[in-house]
Amino acid sequence: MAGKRLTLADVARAAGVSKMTASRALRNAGDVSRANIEKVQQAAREIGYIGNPIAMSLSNQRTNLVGVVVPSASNIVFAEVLAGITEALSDSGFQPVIGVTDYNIDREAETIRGMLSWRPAGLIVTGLDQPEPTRQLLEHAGLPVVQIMDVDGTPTDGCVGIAQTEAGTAMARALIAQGRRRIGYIGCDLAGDTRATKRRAGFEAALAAAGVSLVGTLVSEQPSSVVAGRKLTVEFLSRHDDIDCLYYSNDDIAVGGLFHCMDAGIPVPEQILLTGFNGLDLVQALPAQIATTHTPRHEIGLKAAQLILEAADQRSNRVDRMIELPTRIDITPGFPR
Amino acid sequence: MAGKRLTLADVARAAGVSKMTASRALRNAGDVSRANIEKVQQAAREIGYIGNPIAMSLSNQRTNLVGVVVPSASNIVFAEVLAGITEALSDSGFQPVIGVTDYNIDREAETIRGMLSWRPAGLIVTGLDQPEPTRQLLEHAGLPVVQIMDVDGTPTDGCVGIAQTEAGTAMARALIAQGRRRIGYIGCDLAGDTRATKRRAGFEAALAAAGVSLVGTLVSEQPSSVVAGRKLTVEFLSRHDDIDCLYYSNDDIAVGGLFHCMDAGIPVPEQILLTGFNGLDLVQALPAQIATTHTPRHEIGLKAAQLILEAADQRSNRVDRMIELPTRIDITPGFPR
DNA sequence: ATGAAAGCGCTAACAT
DNA sequence: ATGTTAGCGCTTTCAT
Repeated sequence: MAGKRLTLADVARAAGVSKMTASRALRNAGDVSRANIEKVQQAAREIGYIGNPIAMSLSNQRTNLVGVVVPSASNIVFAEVLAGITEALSDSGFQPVIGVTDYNIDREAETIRGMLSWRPAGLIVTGLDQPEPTRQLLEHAGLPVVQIMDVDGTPTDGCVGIAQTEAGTAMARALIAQGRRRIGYIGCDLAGDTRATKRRAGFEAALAAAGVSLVGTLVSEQPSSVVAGRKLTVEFLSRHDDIDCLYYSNDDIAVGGLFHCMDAGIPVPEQILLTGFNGLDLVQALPAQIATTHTPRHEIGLKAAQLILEAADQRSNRVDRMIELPTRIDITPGFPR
Repeated sequence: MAGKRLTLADVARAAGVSKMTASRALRNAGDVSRANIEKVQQAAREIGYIGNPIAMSLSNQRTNLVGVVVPSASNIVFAEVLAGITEALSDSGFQPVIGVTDYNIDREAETIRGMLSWRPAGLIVTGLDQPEPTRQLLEHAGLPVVQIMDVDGTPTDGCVGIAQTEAGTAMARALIAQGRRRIGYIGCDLAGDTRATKRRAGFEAALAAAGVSLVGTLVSEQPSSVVAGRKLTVEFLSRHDDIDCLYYSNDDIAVGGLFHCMDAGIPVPEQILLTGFNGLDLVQALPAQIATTHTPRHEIGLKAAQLILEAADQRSNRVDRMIELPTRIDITPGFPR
């Protein structure tokens, strides 16, 4: 039953025309008489013909694939970016192909190379800070490339993201404006995650400008999670108990911190103000206030994919646009009570 | 600079052999003299040759793509399944291609059809309850298919999942064993999510067997989230306040419920025992106890991909295995205190 | 408006 | 062990 698949020749035969006419009729390309268009499309439907994109691609030198390279598949942030990409691509006839690097630059290069060999219509790559060889790869790919999440740097082609350093700076100022002075930093800054590093740098710089320096810093190489955040907070507080604010590298670990504080009876935010990053849905529902910076993750994916689609549409091999999306600081989140 | 890509002919020329010898040398296929293998691989490396998988696929009638169809990209559960798949595939030379259906059966059929046209090495599809036409599609695909998440039913080919109905049953028994009798159900059972429906059915059946019936039921069509869970819980409790247990369709909404209870001063689990499903990392860190059923999401993805790889390895177009992974009920989770 | 021929880059099958 | 010949299924010339 898994017999050989139908080809264009079958459609042509069924419709009583040549392969070429059938091909054109199915794609609405070139000049074909209305009568033949009908006949061919009818025949194709009847015999259940599905085109072979592989043959098409080989002939065309182009595919309907969009490569997407992210550092982590299970991180909710990238899952949401992916959802945005999927949404933008959903009715376009393009298909995303996902590659995951696990924050490993060698794997990243390998993944990108593998994707390029498929000649995708475009590539969406996380981050702006690839090592030079990888950067070269992207530069000479000869197809639209959009780097996402970050705008602090120079993209090889297009770029959709947020100002990471500035996000850190802005939050530092906001915390100081709230009167916090004894501030600690807790981060899961994986080596490959330059965004977190930039935020932290911006944060510390702004503190310094206000004459404040971090009371303490605790950085872990493990992937971020609520559980990790809880453990790190316990550890941090065992070293520094005279704290009025904690800046975390993201919401996950900040939420873990909050859970510890609730168990330990530490009033949040009165005694310690906890600060995450991303503005996850979860944070809106928490039984205590934690501060965060909302980031447009879904929209980043959406926009990035749209840029690729536009370029593909114009048969351009460049995107050449830099899009900075706004973030929003929220120091009084919490469920409407 | 984006000049025409190098082809096998270029490698052959550089190495001073025929295209065929070059092809064989690069794939370690057929008999090639050691000397020529060296020469060809050396030449390929030097000129920077990358094979063209599209041409390869057209010739081979097979690709190194593995199609993956999931209902949601942003749901952490599927993100973790994806991570498992990615891990299994990572060094195999196979690439996942993701399709998202948004719990829409028409989109699911369309997505599967689109993937099949690429002749992937295999297909991983969420769920066991596709409508008949889609089922036919899978049946006649002529390639290994693994349906995931669920084992309550008849897969078209292979299958890796958990016993959903039984999971509901088991939790009902456990709750009754805890002495709970006034039990309510809150679910985000999207129409397409037959797994949640099965759990609920199993749950209610086991209650009935114990002579207990649900005090109330609140079902929403919106996607599940912590925020949604919180709202639904508020609504449920406004109708039924004489409750000692709530069974939610998953952890996300259960956590939302917990947050409401904490704010409302309802002692959890003393007054109301909250019950989720999945055993998310988040649940381990909560400042109060909620019950849950741990599910091996990562492992489901891992196993499913491994089955595809095995089949591809043996050039089989069937998997023909049903793997049921165990779940584990946890009524006393909570961070080590 | 339609069709015939050539070729996209590779590999299976058949020589040698 | 190596090379030659035919495709894989489609589209892009180029005729008609």
